[in-house]
Amino acid sequence: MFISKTSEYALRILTYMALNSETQLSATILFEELRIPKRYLMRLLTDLSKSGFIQATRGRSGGYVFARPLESIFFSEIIDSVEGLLSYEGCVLGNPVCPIDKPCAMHHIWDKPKLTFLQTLKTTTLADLKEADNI
Amino acid sequence: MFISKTSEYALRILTYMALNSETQLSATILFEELRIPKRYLMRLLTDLSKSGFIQATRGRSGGYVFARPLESIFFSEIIDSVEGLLSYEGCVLGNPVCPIDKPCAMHHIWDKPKLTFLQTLKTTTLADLKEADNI
DNA sequence: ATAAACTAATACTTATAGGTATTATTTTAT
DNA sequence: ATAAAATAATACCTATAAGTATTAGTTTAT
Repeated sequence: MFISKTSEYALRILTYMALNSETQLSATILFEELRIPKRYLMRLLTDLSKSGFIQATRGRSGGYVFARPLESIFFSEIIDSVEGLLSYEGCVLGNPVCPIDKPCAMHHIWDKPKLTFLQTLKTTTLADLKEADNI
Repeated sequence: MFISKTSEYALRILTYMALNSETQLSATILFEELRIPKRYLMRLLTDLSKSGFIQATRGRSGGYVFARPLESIFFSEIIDSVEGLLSYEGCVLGNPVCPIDKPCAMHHIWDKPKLTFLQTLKTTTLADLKEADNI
């Protein structure tokens, strides 16, 4: 399942906003562009505000803009705030610890994909999207 | 979240069985060794039997052994039978399609970790565990 | 024969993630 | 002033995953 649906939504919201970061975007516009149930989307927007990623302006001509520079927002931080990153860091077989002298059966096999995954999340920011877009 | 808890359990069961494939193992023994709720474990064992991974012997001295050679059981197949692999294959942002000429915002970034993950699952079998154990 | 030690099947309960509804609050155009 | 158009907060509902209970069926040692 990789990431939760809520994480997927959060990424969809923030990547869309990142690619349109010049303009303030209202929940209604985001709803029309992304395929996320409106009320759930609004709740996520509030969550993302509270987490400090975006900033809300209330009132008639309100909407959302980023509260921080895109270069400072790593994907790892987004997923961490939505569903936590711990379950990704831990042992695949769910062992509380996976000691180096007696690792779990799948340790060696899982190591590489896990590292690639976490490294990507931890080294990529929303600002990198615009770069990637030009490849 | 990477994989579901049920997938995690299935892997725990089959990896343990793979490392002890000489002996027939009863549900009770597996319950004592692995940290899985007994009744749930038994249901999973029945599922894994139906899926053809293992073979059950009923009755007093019953238990489970592999129904197929370890070399033929890829991790991808296990996870596929438990929770399906489709959600892993698809677009991270949940786009129904991610066309090559206009891929989703995260396409380039996600590509590598996704491939590493799927490749590992699709090229590693339960037989590889014993090898890995000797590293 | 029969009791012990197993697996099989199915129905039910609980916890969690995802989604909805309602009401309150803020801002701005008029 | 006030109505319109936004966000905020909180409570509620629903679907799914995880876990439990019950009952049935099978085999073997005695």
